[in-house]
Amino acid sequence: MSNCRQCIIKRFNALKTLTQEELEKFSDHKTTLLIKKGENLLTEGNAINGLYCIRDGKGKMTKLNTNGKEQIIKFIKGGDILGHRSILSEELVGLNAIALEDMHVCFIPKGDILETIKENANFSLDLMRNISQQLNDANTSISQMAQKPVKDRLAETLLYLEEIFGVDNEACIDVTLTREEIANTIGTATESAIRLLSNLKKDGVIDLIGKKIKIVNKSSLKNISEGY
Amino acid sequence: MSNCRQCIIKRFNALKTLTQEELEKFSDHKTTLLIKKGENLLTEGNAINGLYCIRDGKGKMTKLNTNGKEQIIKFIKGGDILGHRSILSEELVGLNAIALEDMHVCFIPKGDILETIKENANFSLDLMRNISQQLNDANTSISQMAQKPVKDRLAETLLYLEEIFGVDNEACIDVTLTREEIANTIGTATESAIRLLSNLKKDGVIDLIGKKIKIVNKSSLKNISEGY
DNA sequence: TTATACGTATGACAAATATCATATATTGTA
DNA sequence: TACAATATATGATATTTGTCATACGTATAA
Repeated sequence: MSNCRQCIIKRFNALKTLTQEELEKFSDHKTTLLIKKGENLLTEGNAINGLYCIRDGKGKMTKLNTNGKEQIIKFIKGGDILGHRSILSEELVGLNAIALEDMHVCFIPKGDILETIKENANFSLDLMRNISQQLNDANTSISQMAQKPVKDRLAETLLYLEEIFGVDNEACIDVTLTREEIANTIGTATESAIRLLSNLKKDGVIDLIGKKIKIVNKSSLKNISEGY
Repeated sequence: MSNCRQCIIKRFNALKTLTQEELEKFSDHKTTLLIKKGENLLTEGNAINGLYCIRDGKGKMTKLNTNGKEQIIKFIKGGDILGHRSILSEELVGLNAIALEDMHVCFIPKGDILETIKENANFSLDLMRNISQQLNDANTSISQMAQKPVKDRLAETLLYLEEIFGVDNEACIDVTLTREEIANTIGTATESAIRLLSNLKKDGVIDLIGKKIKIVNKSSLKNISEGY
């Protein structure tokens, strides 16, 4: 099992302000998990007793609707931290975290986190910054969900996916989602998502290679996402 | 001008964990503002240099869309604190805060807030809890905007408004909104909102008395909000 | 008070989106 | 490999929602 002090991932998230001693403490108490594709790391409504730090792998954060439909709220990848929101607000977990591919995740007990918050104001500030940014993103999402038509939201989502996950060596967005998952991200029926993807391909804006999606004309996609 | 130490409002928000000295400091540095109906307390895209604490009055938090349409993200009232998100994330203000009726608001400079965060871990934790809860609410909103039909969202919004603002002595929801503002909350056209309100009245679920709305059959409205 | 603007209301119609049906492709697995 | 299950694709149609037009009510200010 690796050491928190040497972990490269921590440089990219709120753990970067920890002191050597704090990292040592985390390292001693942490456990490392393998979450296989399709498995839940967090489950909506459950209690949580620590913070999760993703080492590698990709995942989705979802919410189950009253009608049983899945809504994807955001995507996660290496470097992201999970669970701090519920630890801080002392609420149950609000979203499911589900692996889209195998993920390695470190778990740090709640006690260590709360202790460190009290001792290290910079760590505390970094956690707040993280949640603050998430809140800003979420507010933007609300506005877009409420007012943009499905086609615009699809364009927006494709740009967001490329930004988050980057592209593979064939310039395709480097994440594999089913059409249903795309539909559940933008909040529409699976058939509608499929149809609109086909249209974008027909118009030469994107290319569909199996499940992989390549953005061919980014500026055009940006225009569509803004309603032009 | 009143004193933070005696202010009753602070008991209901994140300021409740402040020490006597901290309250004294806030009190010495604070300024009190009157924001008249229709005026902006915060404006999207502006920088901010302090925290606002609402003493009384009601307001809306909005976001302007690329098409120029207003989306109402949430409502605010006495006891709410504003601006901590942008202070913490060091980002520009993300939402407009606009008075729905005259508001009295206290302003506490950013320096005092950041200083207190570093010294008082409980204050820090309370701010995080506040933002964490807002994030949870926002995620719920995303899901509902994406997947619920307009009628369900209207029902949901009416229940939410009654919960936030309570009822007046005639059992009407104690806030005055235009039909357009209701439409901008649920993300629909003004005409659609008007039509659906008329339907709910026709079905005896609500009553419309001028601009005031009375929930007549709450359990029925709850069912509608859940898609039955 | 009257004129003007604005908010509310409702019908008619258009556009967007969902649903249902069915065909084909892909994937996982015995 | 072959079968079954699942995912993708697309047409036809139904439903939801938006837009435009118009009428009426209400507030505001000269």
